[in-house]
Amino acid sequence: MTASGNRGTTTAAEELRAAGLRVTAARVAILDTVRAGDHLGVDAIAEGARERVGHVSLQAVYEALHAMTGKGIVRRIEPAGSPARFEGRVGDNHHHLVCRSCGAVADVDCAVGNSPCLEPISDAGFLVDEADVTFWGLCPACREAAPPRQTAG
Amino acid sequence: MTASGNRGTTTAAEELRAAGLRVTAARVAILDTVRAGDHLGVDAIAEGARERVGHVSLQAVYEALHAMTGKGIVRRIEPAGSPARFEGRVGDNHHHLVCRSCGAVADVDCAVGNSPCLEPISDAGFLVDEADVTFWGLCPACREAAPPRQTAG
DNA sequence: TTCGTTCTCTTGAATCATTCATGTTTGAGG
DNA sequence: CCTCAAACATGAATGATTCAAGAGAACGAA
Repeated sequence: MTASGNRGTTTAAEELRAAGLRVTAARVAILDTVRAGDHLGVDAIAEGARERVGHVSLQAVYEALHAMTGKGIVRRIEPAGSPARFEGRVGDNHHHLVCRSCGAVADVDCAVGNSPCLEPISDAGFLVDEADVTFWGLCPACREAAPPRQTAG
Repeated sequence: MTASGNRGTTTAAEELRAAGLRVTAARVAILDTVRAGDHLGVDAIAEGARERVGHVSLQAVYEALHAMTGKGIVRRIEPAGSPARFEGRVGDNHHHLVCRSCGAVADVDCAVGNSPCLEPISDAGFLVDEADVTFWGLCPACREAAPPRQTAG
């Protein structure tokens, strides 16, 4: 295990270099933070990066995340009504569960085989390249805090 | 045919009253605009409402749309990276096609039967009540303007 | 019809995420 | 070591949305 939070196949530095991005302390820290975190927002990523390498400006974080998203080494999700979040899981076609109450995000594997959701019945002439599925509901914790009416009566 | 743009079953005034909202000129105009339009944004709705009844403040539009969304008589969609849009089609479980280039939005009926997408494989303990599916791609117009590489080579 | 309560509307200011602008620093090849 | 584009920092700007407080209007009750 390396010192840079390598969790899986490649180190952050290798990923960056392979993507044609320069390997800077800030970007390594940002990518490590995204990978170690769980659907973090920009502020949380900035904080995590700072814990690793001292000072990193918020703009550098935005810039880096934009570049990494463009290269496909991080994925950006943006549930309606909340700021953008980023995750390190890319390549697989997974979707998300979002809690209406606390905003928590959890991954869900794509249900129907490979890409069921990737093909709308009628595409209205659109050239579709991605399906973005978000399931809305209450997370376990919020379910308990505000039980809907499951067995009441 | 009434004078209020009734398109289907009920008039805007009736819908508002049935939902427990007061019937004001502004709200009737806003609801009519949303129903007549095609996934309009807040500004466009405000303009449309003004064309019908003179002056309507932007805040009144936000307030009204919020109330109507809460009552389920309009639906709010918010494709990642763009401001909120509203539509009058509610009750059916339809999804959306969004153009990456121009932002155009088109409806798609839910493919798999009633609510295929409504049940994630693993719900991670979440109490899911809605599935929000967005298909990303290029609309016919943008496809032509910037042909990807369909038969190139 | 008149009255009163409460919802709705207006004006104006504030918030928050994100982007733009500009100058400085630095990674990486030559 | 040198050069230059990529990346970074600081600071300001933008744009959608929300908050605040008082004026106005809808609707049920009297």
